Amino acid sequence: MSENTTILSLDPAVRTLADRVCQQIVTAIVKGELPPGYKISEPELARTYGISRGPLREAIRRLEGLRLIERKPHVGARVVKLSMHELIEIYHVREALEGMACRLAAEKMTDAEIQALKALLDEHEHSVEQEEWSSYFQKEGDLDFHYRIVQGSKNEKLKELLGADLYHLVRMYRYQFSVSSSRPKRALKEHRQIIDAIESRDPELAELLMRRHISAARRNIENKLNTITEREGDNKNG
Amino acid sequence: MSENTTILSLDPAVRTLADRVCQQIVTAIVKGELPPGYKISEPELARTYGISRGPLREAIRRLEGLRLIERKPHVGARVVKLSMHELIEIYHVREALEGMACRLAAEKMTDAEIQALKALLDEHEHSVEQEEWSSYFQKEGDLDFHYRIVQGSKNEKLKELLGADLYHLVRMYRYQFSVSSSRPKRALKEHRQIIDAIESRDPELAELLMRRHISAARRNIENKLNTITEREGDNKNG
DNA sequence: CAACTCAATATTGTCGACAATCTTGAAGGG
DNA sequence: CCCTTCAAGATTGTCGACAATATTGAGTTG
Repeated sequence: MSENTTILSLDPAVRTLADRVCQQIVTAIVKGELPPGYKISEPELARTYGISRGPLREAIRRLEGLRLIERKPHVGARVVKLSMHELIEIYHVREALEGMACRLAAEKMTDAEIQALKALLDEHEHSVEQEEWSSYFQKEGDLDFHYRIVQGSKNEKLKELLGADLYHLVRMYRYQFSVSSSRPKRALKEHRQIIDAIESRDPELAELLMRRHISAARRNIENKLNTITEREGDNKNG
Repeated sequence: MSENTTILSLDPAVRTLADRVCQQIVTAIVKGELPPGYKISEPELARTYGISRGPLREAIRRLEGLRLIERKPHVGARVVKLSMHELIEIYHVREALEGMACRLAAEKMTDAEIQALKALLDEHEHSVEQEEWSSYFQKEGDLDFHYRIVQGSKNEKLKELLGADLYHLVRMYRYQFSVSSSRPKRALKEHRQIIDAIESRDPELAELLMRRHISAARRNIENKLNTITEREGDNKNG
């Protein structure tokens, strides 16, 4: 996605230590290298990334805004804990926002974007057939589709809320719960229906289908009632 | 609302300079004391609030996450500019999120909360009749209603996204464009329909009515095509 | 007179040290 | 034996100084 996990990035927006380390920590949290509940020690992290506490604290403030860590004044920050309850909540938010994004995409997406997205689905189909989907499709591929729809909405606020903020959390759940598409063929079919509705320039149907797609995933999880509840950091927890 | 414009706040979450000043700056930006486009000078603001640049920079990082300022590395931060285009976008986001919030509120809101909200609407009706609404209802009262619905959804993510983040921007637009309810009686009637649907525990209808309420407001603005486009800060703009 | 150069200035970014607060755990009392 | 108290240690919060970068504007050149 639009993110860089490498260290040396000449990305104009990341030419400050705070920005660079912020991205690195986001990646570390998403992938579980900094596990949920982990107490963030400023001196320790500063040493790890070879910076002083100043920029690190700025990064922490940004991470707090992304809701990847929780801060208590004079006590410290911890990586957020994950829970089935929150995951369900996130699905409700996504149903609302991505439903709207899909409606707008049906109006605003360019023909070129639509064709590119259909090509992406062909790739996905190929992966599913070859059962190579387990690592890629499960973790990132599905989100790629949703990400592009959001971009297609041409609504900056939607792009910010979903693309820049919420999707970090979504990816975190995908990495750390194995909760994603347990029904890849079904999901792929729904993706095709959605892009068809967008291609037909049918906003009403596009929104409806996206909402059904996301709420189906939500109910799928609710039913499983996966009892993977919480993972703790390996250090003392509050 | 849940915010404190005074300086001495014993609110447990605001016992650090960065947090306190962050709230103060939010208020200043929302009310236009720091006008859109204003170049934020760190030394100047630090002097204004009587703190050093360290905590101020942490506050700036938080404000960036709230999208009340925009930062360019090695250049500086500016208060965001407002535009009709963005306002329309925000309405689309609110239609989606508050529609969902309203649906969930119809399931989760307690009877006590419903009764309290109906009482609030009685107050609003009183204000409207006495035509005292211009300053209060126009600026904060309407948002109070929406805020309580969101709280009633019992969905923490929705409460964060709307209550803690987006509503600052919404209030900013209300203060700085005079764009709010130009149709207070109509709006009040719609509010009553909404709370009735919630009281009837009819999620489907509740969401539909909230979406119609918000999209009606949006179309009302789109039609006016208010040509109040942008206000600049009184210092040099980029 | 316009456009470029480059030094002076101002602003942002980073750091290390100190102050304020919290946590820990041992000593003492019930 | 358990609970409270309090001092030592560790962590977070704040500050002022310095380094790196960007902006400004006078001087120069075509």
